[in-house]
Amino acid sequence: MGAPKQKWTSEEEEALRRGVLKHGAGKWRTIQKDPEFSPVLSSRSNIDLKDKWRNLSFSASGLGSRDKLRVPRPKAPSSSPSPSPQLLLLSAPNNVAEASPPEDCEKSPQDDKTPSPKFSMILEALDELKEPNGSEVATICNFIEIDKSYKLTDSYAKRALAPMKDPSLKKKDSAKSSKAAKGVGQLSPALDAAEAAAMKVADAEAKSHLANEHMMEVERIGKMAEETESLLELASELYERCSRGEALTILQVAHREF
DNA sequence: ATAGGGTTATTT
DNA sequence: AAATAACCCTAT
Repeated sequence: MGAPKQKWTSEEEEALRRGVLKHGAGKWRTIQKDPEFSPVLSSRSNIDLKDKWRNLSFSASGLGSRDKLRVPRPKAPSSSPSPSPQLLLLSAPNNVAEASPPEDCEKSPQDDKTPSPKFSMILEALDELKEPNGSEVATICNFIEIDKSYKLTDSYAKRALAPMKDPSLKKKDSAKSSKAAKGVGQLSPALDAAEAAAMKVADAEAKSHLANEHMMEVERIGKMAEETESLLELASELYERCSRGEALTILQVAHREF
């Protein structure tokens, strides 16, 4: 797996995800300039963002292991004489694994008004992906998967690396993620005396402040979960329909679902 | 400024 | 040695 040079931190990744969801993939400069992610992505260039996103997308969509489309890479054919100087005739690969039935899943060219944020998300995904033949279902699902990972810090936490970089002691985040993922309101069991004491000293002001923040955060996440759920529902229907080769347009689905 | 191809560097 | 991630270069 990858082991890099200036590895991306979790915060940076999250900022990038959020940025893509907000501004859309491709607006790297905009994302980087956005005051919300600017502090986190200060040391990353727009190109870095693009590259990182490419890596993320590829590893995400490449479920399992993608076909090795790697070019033979004739580095140094010094000692290997070409076995056959004759011309190479490649027979038709016929790798049309996914027989594209008719023109399915064509996106609407100009859709201005978006009835709901969920719907706009789908539209954005299709627009960003810009697949001429209509986006593949897997690709759409991949995009939605992104949203899922954004909400469920769960899968995000699974990829927690930081071998010896930062132990990342973010109680706020862990509490958030656990609540978001399962709704299990578990208090951290490992509160030693010092921490307990510190907590006692914590004044009511800070408490109320934090409580307020948490409430808002929980509410926000709940809303997102709701949206994601219906988003996944929509994705399922899209998948089913497209699998049957049924031609459908976004508006069609939009009128039906929203 | 962005997308894509290609290279370097690290991990397994 | 292969896979992966960051980085680099170039055409549009």
